[in-house]
Amino acid sequence: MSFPPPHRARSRVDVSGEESRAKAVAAATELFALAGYKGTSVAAVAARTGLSQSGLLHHFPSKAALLAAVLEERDRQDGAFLTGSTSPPLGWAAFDALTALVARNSTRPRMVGLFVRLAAEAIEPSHPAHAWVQQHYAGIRTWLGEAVRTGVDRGEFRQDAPVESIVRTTVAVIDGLQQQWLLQPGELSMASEFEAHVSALRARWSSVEVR
Amino acid sequence: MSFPPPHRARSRVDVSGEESRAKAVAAATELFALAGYKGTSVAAVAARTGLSQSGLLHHFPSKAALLAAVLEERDRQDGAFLTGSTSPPLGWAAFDALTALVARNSTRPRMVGLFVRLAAEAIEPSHPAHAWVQQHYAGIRTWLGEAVRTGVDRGEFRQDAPVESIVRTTVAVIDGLQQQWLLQPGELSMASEFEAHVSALRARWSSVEVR
DNA sequence: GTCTATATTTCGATAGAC
DNA sequence: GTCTATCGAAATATAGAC
Repeated sequence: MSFPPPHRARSRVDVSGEESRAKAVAAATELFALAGYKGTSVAAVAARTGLSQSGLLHHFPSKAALLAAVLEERDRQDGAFLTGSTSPPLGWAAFDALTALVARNSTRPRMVGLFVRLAAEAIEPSHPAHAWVQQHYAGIRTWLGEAVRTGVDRGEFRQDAPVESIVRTTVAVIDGLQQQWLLQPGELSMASEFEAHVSALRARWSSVEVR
Repeated sequence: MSFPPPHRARSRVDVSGEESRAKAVAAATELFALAGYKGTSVAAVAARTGLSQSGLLHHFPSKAALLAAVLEERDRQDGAFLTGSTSPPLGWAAFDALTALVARNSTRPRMVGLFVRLAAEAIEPSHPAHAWVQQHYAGIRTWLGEAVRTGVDRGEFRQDAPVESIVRTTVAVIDGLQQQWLLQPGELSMASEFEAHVSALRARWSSVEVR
């Protein structure tokens, strides 16, 4: 009465491996968000994952590879939020989409912390997340820039609206609010403050008189 | 024909000590600005100072003490720029003062880098610069908040101007522009972008119709 | 005041057993 | 796939000579 060694045996091992890997990425995300990349040790990630240091490094050849996996997962979760919609928001509607993004970030302090820490660390070109951070900013600038330009063409914005400045300051507001929000959790609403910024932009650059 | 051992001998030693200390603070400022506090080793600061590691630690009992000296010097250089004027800028004039501050920062990438790195690192309460960063933000919020409230009282701003939001978003713009400026040096003018923000604020909240 | 030498951790990564 | 053991490098800090 022997049970046949099921395919599940092989399968279960694989699943466990996948689970360990996913757990490790989640643990690394949390710790990188709290202490940054340099401030987090592989051993700490391993401990939180429930593996030994070597056990963790079996899934990722190096600490930098672990970071790459974290960023990949971050992109996977966020990738389609702005650029992924089939009908891309255009004109002023782009700012409504951004408000929704900010509201969503307000429920994800870990992801916000991860970005703020890495963005500051990765200013240095030699940082393993440098290219990723630059691509992130380039992507947002392109998306929002095109949206505003379309708004100008459609007559939603004044014809003399300075597209690049609107884009730069809007991105700056989002980043700066995240810093303040992380430093004083609960003492400000990122979404409300961002809407105040959009309100000022509309007053200045909308083609219709709003105030 | 012996030269009397002059008081200068004692004095010269002291001066040299003071100079080494000052050099070390300058070196630490540069390196902290480039790689942050955690990413900079005491040995690297010592090498740039022209001292051995132990020679440096003779002046500062610990790495944290070195950071404290860096922050103290930073405050000494910047302390009087905003709050130090005898007649504090009030109302919209406060934003002109901020524009001047941003323009000044545009010539001091090291100081900007230092702040951006430390602000992100020191979100964590256990970071040795945590209290300093919180005080920095509290100070700016108080100063700008009072200026805007005075502007409201004087009738320069609309009576329904949301003071706290104006303060928060203005601080956010400054911080966010610094991040972008450090990441892409030369590709944006912090002063121009900040003025665009102030322009939008005036359009929205000035008591006189400006646009 | 500055140095050499060293103590003590901690880190990232590798080797090899199971 | 995971572990123990370990290596080599780098970090902070201290001791003691000059």
